[in-house]
Amino acid sequence: MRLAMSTPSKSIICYSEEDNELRRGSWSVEEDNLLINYIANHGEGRWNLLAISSGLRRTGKSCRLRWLNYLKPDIKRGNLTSEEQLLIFELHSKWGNRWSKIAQQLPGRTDNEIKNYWRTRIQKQARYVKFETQRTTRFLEFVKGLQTTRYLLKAQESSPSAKSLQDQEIPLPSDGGSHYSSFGIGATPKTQITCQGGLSHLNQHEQNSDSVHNNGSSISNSESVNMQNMSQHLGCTTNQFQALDNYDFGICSYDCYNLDNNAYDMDSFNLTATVIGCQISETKWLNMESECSTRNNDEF
DNA sequence: AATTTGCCCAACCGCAGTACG
DNA sequence: TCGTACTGCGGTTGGGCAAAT
Repeated sequence: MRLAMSTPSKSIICYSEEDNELRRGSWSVEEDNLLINYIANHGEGRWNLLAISSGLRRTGKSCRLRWLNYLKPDIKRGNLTSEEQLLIFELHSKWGNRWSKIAQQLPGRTDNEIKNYWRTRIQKQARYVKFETQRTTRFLEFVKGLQTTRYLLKAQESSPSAKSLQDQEIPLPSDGGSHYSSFGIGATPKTQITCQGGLSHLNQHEQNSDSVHNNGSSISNSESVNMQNMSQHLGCTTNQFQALDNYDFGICSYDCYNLDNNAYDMDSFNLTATVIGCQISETKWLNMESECSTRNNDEF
C-alpha cells in the first residue's frame, strides 16, 4: 500500500508502516534524526548494517547518500562563491568528471552539488553556443553564397554571351535562401537582390585583389568580408559580430580545457570550435551565463 | 488567475573497485 | 582463487518551485 507523504520540502510517495518494504524518495525529519542519532552513537560506515540496525527502512546506499550529501555537519549551504566556481573550472580542466576528487578540494561541498552545478551551468552554456553556432552557420552559408555569386560573375566576364547577372537565377546555398532571409536580408523571388549587397562589396574587393585570390575557389584573408556589412546581415552589431571571433569555447583555452570528456551536451561546443575557432576568457565564461538567458529570451 | 516552462537539487540507479570469507 | 557483499562514484531522474506566458 502506498500513500503520499509530505515533508518540509516536497511531498513524496512512500510505503506505509504496515508493510516492510523499503522506503524511497525524500527523507522525513524523523528519518533524518534517526540517522543522525545512530551515526552519533556508532559512527559512519557499514551502511547496510546501519540501515538495518537503526530501524530505518532504507538501503545502506540511501543512508550513506543522505548523510554525505545532506546531514553531515560540515556541509556548506548556499551558492558557490566565485572562487569556488573558478576552482571547479580549474580542477575540472585537470581531472574531468572526477566529482568526488574535485569535491575534496572544496571543503563543505559535495560531489553531488558540484556535479549539479556543472550540469546546470554547462547546459546553459551549451544553449548559448548552439545559438551562436546557428548564427555562424548562417554566416558561412552566406559566404558560400558570395563565392557562388563571384563564380558566376567570373563566368559572365569570360563569356560575353552569358546572361546579365541581374537576369540570372543564382543558386543559393543549401535551402535556397532561407539563411539569407534570416539575416534580415529581403528574401524575394529574385534572389540576386539578396546577393547584391555582397556583390558591391565583392566588386570593390576584386579591384583590390590579385588574380590568384580571385579564382573563385576561396575567399582569402585579403578578401575578408566587410564586418559592418556582414553584421548587418546577421542581425547583430559589428561589435557583437566581432565578439564571436573572441570566443574559444573551451577547446584549447582555459588551461587546454578538453570538453571531449564531458558527458553532457558537448557536441555544440566542438562544432562551434570547429566552425569559429575563437576564444573566450574565464570571466566571459562566467558572465555568459546571464547573457545566455537574455539572448535566449530575446532570440528564441 | 491558471497554465506552462525551465531551473535546481535531492535521490536513485548501475557499474566498478575493494574487502573479506 | 573465487564468489559475495560492501562501498564509492558518475550518470540520470523526477519533484518542487519560481518565473514566464
